[in-house]
Amino acid sequence: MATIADVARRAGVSRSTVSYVLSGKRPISDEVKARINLAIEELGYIPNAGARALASSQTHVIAVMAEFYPDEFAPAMLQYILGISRTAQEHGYDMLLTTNQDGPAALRRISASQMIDGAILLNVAAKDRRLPVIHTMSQPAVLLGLPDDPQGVDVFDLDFEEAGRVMVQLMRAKGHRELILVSQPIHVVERGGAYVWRLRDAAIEEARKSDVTLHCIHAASSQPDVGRDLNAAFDAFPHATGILLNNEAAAGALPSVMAGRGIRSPQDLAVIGRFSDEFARTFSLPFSSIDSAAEQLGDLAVRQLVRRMDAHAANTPQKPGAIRLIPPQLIDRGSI
Amino acid sequence: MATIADVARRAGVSRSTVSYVLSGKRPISDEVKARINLAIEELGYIPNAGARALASSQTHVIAVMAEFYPDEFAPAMLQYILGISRTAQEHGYDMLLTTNQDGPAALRRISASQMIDGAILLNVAAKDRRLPVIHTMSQPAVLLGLPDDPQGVDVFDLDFEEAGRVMVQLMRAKGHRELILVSQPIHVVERGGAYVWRLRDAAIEEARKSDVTLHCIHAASSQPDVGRDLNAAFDAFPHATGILLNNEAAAGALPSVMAGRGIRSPQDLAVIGRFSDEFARTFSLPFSSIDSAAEQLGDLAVRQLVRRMDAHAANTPQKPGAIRLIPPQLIDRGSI
DNA sequence: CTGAAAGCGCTTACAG
DNA sequence: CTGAAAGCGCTTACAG
Repeated sequence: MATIADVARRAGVSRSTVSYVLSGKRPISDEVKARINLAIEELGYIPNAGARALASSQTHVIAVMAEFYPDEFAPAMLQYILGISRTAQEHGYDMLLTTNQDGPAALRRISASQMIDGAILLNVAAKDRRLPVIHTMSQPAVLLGLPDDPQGVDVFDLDFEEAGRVMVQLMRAKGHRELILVSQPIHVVERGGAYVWRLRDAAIEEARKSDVTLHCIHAASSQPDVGRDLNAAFDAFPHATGILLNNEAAAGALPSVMAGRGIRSPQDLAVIGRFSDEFARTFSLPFSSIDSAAEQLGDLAVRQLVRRMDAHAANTPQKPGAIRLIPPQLIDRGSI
Repeated sequence: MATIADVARRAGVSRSTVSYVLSGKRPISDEVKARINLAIEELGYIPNAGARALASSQTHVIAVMAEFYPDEFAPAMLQYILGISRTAQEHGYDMLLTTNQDGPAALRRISASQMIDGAILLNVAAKDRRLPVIHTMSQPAVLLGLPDDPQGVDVFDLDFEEAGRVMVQLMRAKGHRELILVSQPIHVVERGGAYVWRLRDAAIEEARKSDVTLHCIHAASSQPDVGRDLNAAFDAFPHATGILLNNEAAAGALPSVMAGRGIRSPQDLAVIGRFSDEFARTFSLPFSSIDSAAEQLGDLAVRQLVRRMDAHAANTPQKPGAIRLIPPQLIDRGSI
């Protein structure tokens, strides 16, 4: 492997001059610059990342801390990761992806070992155990998912409360007065999956205000249980004319459950879900939905993190963290 | 941040002794070891990754080179990544995930900058442009997906040819004599997605041998096109009594297409797919399938890569690369 | 069983 | 506009 010394020797300059050409932190004459670039080209020189990190305290790597639970919908997580990855790349950052069970320990280790310039925490829970670690870190971090107390850290999330209200309002506007809301499994709630109750509680409140009966259930996150749960709900609430889905697996299972019961949408049942367009297209889901906006949220998180990392590197005072909840976007597939 | 010098000072030893306690490469007396471990504990010392990489030429990071195409099924890719991530973690490796459009350039840069100890290439194409890069790398690499010429590199993949044969045989055993095979979009083939034609050509050959009529089509990878393609196929081949699916989106769309045409499985149509159990469970797919075995393949790839990296670090001569095709596993859901 | 010191390949004040 | 040199925090031969 060629080193910066090899490049310097070949170009007939000092190592520092090569370094300054690479970083652009100092004006270098065009002639010297051309010689150096030629040498770099000829040697196929690429700087050693470890040496660079050691000398500059910058790695150009961001950590993405994911936690995959068997009862949550993994492909949804992937959408965030893809959004993050794309934007990170545009900004010249590589991505260290961690799916460690022990998130707090992994974050502490990766941060303390200075492998990264910043971190994005996915699927943040109400009382996320990774949150205290952030305050011990020398690098900035950004949250995807709203905790009970963000403690001054930047947060990006879908406005699940508004989503819950909108879902009820849309149904109400079409004359539906009795609805079923299918949420994630109760385990997700117990684990602190705040998005579940943020949507649910807002929907309940909206239903109360607009004189709509709303039956709330928690369904499983995979077959065959979720199908059984849906059937049980239809049996228990035979007068419901609309269903709200905040559970991807339930959305995936609904078409076959409906086929089994001989009910159709929107004729016999109005349906609205909360999932990504990608998801709907891949699985032929003919249901209107509030978009998860995962890629967009991932993109926003990276942009904010980059701002933080730049400020951190420049030793600029940091602005206080902000909470950004993006408004729900309806994709109408005619199922209401 | 505490450094190794801080630990050494606090424990009253030299930096090298601390280093040797950490690496275990030298016997250290229990008493000194205890003092050092106490100091490490008290200071919360975690070694600087960049310094370590620079001094030891080892990073304990592996690169996972993914390429996400809009016409391929992203969640399937995720299964590989999760398998890799878990096993990597068990072996003490972190994972740098790249979804760069320009795979060869990304691999070259990451390898040359010495950010990684090894790489896993996902979704390897027949004439994969990343393959030539591997031979210029100083780190070992492993392929997930069989190219035309593996050039001595380790390969792990599902035995798609055997999968094609098994699918036809299972149908034939139940008396089906006219079948439809739904493959990925033709773009995937043109891009070198060898798994498509490996399964297809073997199925064609098997059909020929066992006197079965096999109609091969390429369907789109998302709605609404894939639904249209399936309907067109049923219209074109009204006497077919069985369908083989090597296309996740088609599998996802089939239930609603069947419902639309009023046909049921297995009564009116025998169905077998090639997808993961995870996929079937999440989307309520009632079809028997050949498992993709993505997590298992990811796990195997990491284990092999770890062996290679160990040998590389120890300067041991490397054994020649091997091709490992894992046999198809049937998951019977009673749809044949 | 332990230590002093060189060296990994960069960046960046310091100096001119 | 350019260079000589210190220093980032480790590992590992060399020496005892």
